[in-house]
Amino acid sequence: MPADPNNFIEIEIEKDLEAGRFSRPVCTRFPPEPNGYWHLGHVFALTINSGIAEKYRGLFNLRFDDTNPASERQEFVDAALEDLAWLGIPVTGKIVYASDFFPGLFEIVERLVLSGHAYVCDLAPDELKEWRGDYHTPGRPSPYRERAVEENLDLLRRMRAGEFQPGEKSVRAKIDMTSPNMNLRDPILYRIMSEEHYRQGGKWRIYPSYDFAQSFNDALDGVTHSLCSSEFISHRPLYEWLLEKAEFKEPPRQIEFGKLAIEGAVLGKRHLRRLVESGVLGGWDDPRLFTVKGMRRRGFAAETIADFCRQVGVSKADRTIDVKSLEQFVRQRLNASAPRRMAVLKPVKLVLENLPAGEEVLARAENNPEDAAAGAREIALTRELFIEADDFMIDPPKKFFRLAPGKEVRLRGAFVVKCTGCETDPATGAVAGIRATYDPETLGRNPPDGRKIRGVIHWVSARHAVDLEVRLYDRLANEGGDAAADANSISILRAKAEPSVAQMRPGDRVQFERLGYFAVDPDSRPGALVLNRIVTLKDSWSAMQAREAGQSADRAGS
RNA sequence: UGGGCGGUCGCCAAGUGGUAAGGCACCGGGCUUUGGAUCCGGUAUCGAAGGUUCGAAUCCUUCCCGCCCAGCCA
Repeated sequence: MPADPNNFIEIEIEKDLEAGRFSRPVCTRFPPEPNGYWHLGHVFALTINSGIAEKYRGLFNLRFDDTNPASERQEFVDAALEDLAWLGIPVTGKIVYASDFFPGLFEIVERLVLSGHAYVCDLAPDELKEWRGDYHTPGRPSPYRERAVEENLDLLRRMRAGEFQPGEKSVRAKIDMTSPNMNLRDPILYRIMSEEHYRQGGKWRIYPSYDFAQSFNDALDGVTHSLCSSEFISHRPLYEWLLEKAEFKEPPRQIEFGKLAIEGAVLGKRHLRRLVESGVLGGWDDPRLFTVKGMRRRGFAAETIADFCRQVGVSKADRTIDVKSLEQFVRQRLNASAPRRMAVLKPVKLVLENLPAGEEVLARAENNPEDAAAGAREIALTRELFIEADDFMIDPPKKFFRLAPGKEVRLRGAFVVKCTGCETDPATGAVAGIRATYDPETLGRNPPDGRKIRGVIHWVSARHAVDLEVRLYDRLANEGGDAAADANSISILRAKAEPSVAQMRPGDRVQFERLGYFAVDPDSRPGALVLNRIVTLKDSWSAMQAREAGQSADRAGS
């Protein structure tokens, strides 16, 4: 199993394997704290860890890092488990909770006290801060640093028994108060907390710190490679110190990778919380969010999200990926699988003057030109149709290939039609209706006389059309690191679609040609379809319109 | 500011002394009953300055920029 040369983590693991550093199989883990909903960043860490385990035929664990009762809730565990199942990322090892290991962790801290590597400190939080010094000032040893082992042990047990109040005492590692690495200036190992733990209830009065729990839980779980993001680099010396002092054999190794961000995506928990709690967003599953639930609701496929993360890969540098890359990745997958359907977002009526009112012509349309196996469907063409308002212009610019008075265009899957006129609303000047005639020689083939028809537009039969609500989402603004949700970042349109769309079920995806990829919202009910736009097509209306605008400007200029 | 980690095209990213892959984006063109898809072509001297070398993105020096660390958060 050769290491991927682009994956520095694999290269490091390969070295460990060759050196025979571990006598147990490779084991990784993902340790989320259940204090919020998962987002793309979590999926990224998840795929890195599970990917490594898979590659080396090892084990991948999920460990809820629930060592702070003040911020954790069962609700978040449940949501995480739900997301995990949906993502389909297999936990080949075990699912554990750090808090279930509190007894074992307590034994370890006792051992550390016994061996003189940890002590009970009576400094209050603000005093501790002062004694720790800062970047320019070395810290000073706590006055309690040289307490006798017996006294430390007694105090530790009384802390556990609940004899002291939060902040009154803490357990600290005895390392180096002058270290330039602040994490080594006698860091807190255990602290007193009075909150009820969502899982342990009031059983514990003292709780291990992140560093303590992380290192020893990894070791206890048999983890070999503890992969985490780069902000923990400066914690690595502490991670190693703890495992060494507690005399763990073949201690796990921490390797850090750069964080992944998406340009334009609000991922930070505090921002998300504010947006959700302020009511600007519908909730944690708002389709504008890059939370797992939001992406799911929007219509992203689970495999697509995980595959994207895997493709992005790891690096030591923090990255901010252009959303366009994600979108293009999503399009690529959708293009191969999403059936094509016709719909109009802003309907305007088109009457075929030479098609009698009671008559219907069956047109045949492929379900997916990329995939012949997807088959075809028949759609009834009637005298009265709806077409996209933007597909018609009374006075079109030169390169407008859609419908205009006297011009011809193809109705997708059906005939070539020629516009014979239109009616406008006298009050607003808006186009109220369009008239046209169809060319009966052009069903399923080009005009026999050889004339070229360049434009193809969508249509739906007025008689058979199904109504749907279409939601278009814009990205949330994230200016200056301060997330502001724009009320305009969502637009809701009453649209019409061809009848086959009525058969779609929640979660189903579809491509409305030229409009984008859409998914049926989970809340959608038959007969009242709600569709979310997943992504636009690469070169859709906005680009088209920009081009036309540019051409009009050119005309005006010359 | 002390320490740590990073800096190759707008965004990702190959490359580890031999004369700058690829993807996304963008621009131009071909094909097309989606102006989609697809196909062809175009776009960087490697944070900066010095130095070592026949030769450097790759080695050395100094400098600049970004991120992380002074929670009894994770």
